[in-house]
Amino acid sequence: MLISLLDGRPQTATELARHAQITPQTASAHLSKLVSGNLITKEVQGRYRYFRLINPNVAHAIESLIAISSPSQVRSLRDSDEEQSLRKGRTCYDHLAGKLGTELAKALHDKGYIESSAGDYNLTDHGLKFFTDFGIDIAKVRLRRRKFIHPCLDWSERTPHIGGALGAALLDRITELGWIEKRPFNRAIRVTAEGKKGFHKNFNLLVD
Amino acid sequence: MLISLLDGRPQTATELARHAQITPQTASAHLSKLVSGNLITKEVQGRYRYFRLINPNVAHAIESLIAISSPSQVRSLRDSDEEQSLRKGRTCYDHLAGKLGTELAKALHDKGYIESSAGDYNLTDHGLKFFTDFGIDIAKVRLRRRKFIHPCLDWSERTPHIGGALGAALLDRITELGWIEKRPFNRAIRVTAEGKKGFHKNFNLLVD
DNA sequence: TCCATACTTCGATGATAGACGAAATGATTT
DNA sequence: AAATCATTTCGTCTATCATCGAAGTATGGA
Repeated sequence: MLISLLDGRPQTATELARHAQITPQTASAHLSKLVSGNLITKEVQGRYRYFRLINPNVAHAIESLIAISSPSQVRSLRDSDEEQSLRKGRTCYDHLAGKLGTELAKALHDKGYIESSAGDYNLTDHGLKFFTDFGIDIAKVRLRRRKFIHPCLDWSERTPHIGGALGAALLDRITELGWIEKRPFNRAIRVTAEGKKGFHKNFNLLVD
Repeated sequence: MLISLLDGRPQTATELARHAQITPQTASAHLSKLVSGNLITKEVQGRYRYFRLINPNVAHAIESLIAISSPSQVRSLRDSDEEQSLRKGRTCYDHLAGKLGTELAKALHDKGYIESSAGDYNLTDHGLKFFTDFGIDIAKVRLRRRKFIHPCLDWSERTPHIGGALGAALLDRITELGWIEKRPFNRAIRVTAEGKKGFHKNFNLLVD
């Protein structure tokens, strides 16, 4: 259930139960433990309870556990189509990850939109202009409580992708533009034809 | 026991049992599970069995779990003298962490010895010269299988310190120079008088 | 008003984890 | 050779976990 929540989408108890292949009663018991353990939050909306990871640190911890879990334990995932698409591109809590995510991070850096200093990313003047043209209100993004840009280690690529407030804003905007589509029931994504053009034109990225 | 192993020092079953306040029988059972789960390795030396974390990824995962564990669970540690010294300076598997570790990372960056790009650190020409003068054979360090520089998120400072092959080489050299002393039974370190001078002279760091 | 749906609570069951005493194994010291 | 020490193996006990059926409580729709 925690892995399922990694993409940041709030999910209901029943959805999570189906994903974990357990009954709603069992899921309910586990979820309430996770809530009281401060790993996830519960939001009541009508008869639905939406659960989500409490913060990106939890996502990070889960990813780092996946990264060290032995191949045999994830073999069912590793061998599956599902994992193939996860490696290509996926969302990580609330930003892009996988090959697409790390390549995008690299492109943003190569184009001089972001630069890194002491392990942190900073937006350049050049980048400020780019993101604004791209339809992201940087001033607004900066106002958010969380870290502006967070380098998030990717478990499949073993190199960082862009997390933090900017990563979330970027994912939102890319989704809004129709460049990617989320797949049902997991956190893999599909790049649309529109998206392939966009990634190439804006970031010099060739997506297969 | 895993937390105790975080400093990278190999430890015997009995030491780990004492640290965890369990009997050697119990420790043995847990350790063998950790070995077969590929989290730690066992090295036989006479009648002693030395255990250590299998690789830095495991250390990283443990640190990220500590980072999200609720304060109430670490309160006994948080309130203790032990934790105070851990916060000041400690080793994280095989490199420096804590306040000293993060400040050193910042200093290396400020002095232009390392620069960061897309969330990764790179050594500058300036840095190459510095580390060579400092007594570290960079060519040799680069040959090692692991990542050259790995930004490792620090649980107490919430900002990165220098991990990877260079982080390990740096800790080795600093230990060799007698700048720090490891404390018995935990991974806290003490900066020697020699070290205070050295950190100030070489990195502009004031250590208290 | 009645029923379906989403979720939780309660209670029971079987499996397992964590712990340790006792005893065995192997290495080191005396 | 005997004693000591580090560790493991075995057996056993207790507590806890994960699970689900049954029943209960909201919510939303017909």
